[in-house]
Amino acid sequence: MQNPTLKERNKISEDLLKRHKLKITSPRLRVLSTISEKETATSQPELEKILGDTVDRVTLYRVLNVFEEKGILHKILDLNGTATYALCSEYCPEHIHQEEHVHFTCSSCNSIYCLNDVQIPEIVTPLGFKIQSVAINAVGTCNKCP
Amino acid sequence: MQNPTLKERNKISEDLLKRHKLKITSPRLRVLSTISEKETATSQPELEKILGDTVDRVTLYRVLNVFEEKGILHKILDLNGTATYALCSEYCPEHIHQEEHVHFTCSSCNSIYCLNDVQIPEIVTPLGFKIQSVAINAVGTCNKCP
DNA sequence: TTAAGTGCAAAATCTTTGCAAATGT
DNA sequence: ACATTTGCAAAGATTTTGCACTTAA
Repeated sequence: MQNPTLKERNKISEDLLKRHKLKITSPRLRVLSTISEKETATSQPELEKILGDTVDRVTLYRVLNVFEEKGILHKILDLNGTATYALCSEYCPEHIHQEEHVHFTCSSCNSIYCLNDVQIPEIVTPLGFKIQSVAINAVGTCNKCP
Repeated sequence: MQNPTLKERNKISEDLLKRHKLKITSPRLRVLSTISEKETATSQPELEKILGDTVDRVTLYRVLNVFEEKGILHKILDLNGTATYALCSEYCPEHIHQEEHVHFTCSSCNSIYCLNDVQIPEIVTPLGFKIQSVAINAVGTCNKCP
């Protein structure tokens, strides 16, 4: 199931909304469609620009918040602290439920990739520090940039 | 040189400013003093609250920016994307010039620690992804929280 | 039908900019 | 003395809130 068509993506999005008991509305479908179109994470300003007049800015805030709460999207802060969103992995065709994964930020094109296949290494902390989760962001140049 | 007194901290701060060819001013000393008092990183809102009327909010923005540019402070974004600042390691008594280090965020007290002694593991990225730096933030409970 | 979701207006924050006055060297 | 730095005012940007209207189920 590579490169699903718009119709296929919409079907998947509708299922996703149903599964989380959210109503199927135009703003939500547009947001999901936009985000799932790209391989890399999508920043909120980017979404605003793409969606333009079709989705109100306030609605976008609210849609992104519900999606994050429900675990449909996860938020990544880019190097400037800008909120950037990517689909959670349960949405992936492979159904890998690996919420923790390494992010890769390309300093050339600013894209953020979720590297689901990269192993998260063990971090050894000082005595008394108990780790619940580890966020790793590798910065460099991606495979599309020279 | 543990727990330096206020006077000692001010001396260190003045040297630090001189070394970076910055004028020694009251706002700059206050900011450095406040940040160096704590073991953990200090958020900008926290600084605003502590400095109160003694330093203008706009001045604080500018002071933090120069300090970051000059490599006196480094900025860490906390889990909410709030800018949080810690002294760069050259400032440490040991003179370890290790700019990359693991951060630890306590989800209980929200403190951010710079773990200079924790080894940064190797991250193996997919073909074509070239890593320049790796940011690691471990989230959990610190040694002061239950 | 009706609870949930949206859009608009407006408030509350956060961040930047311009400029005159103050200050460190 | 003079370039830097500060503080204030004001603009710009971002995020949140309240409420009436719309829409999916």
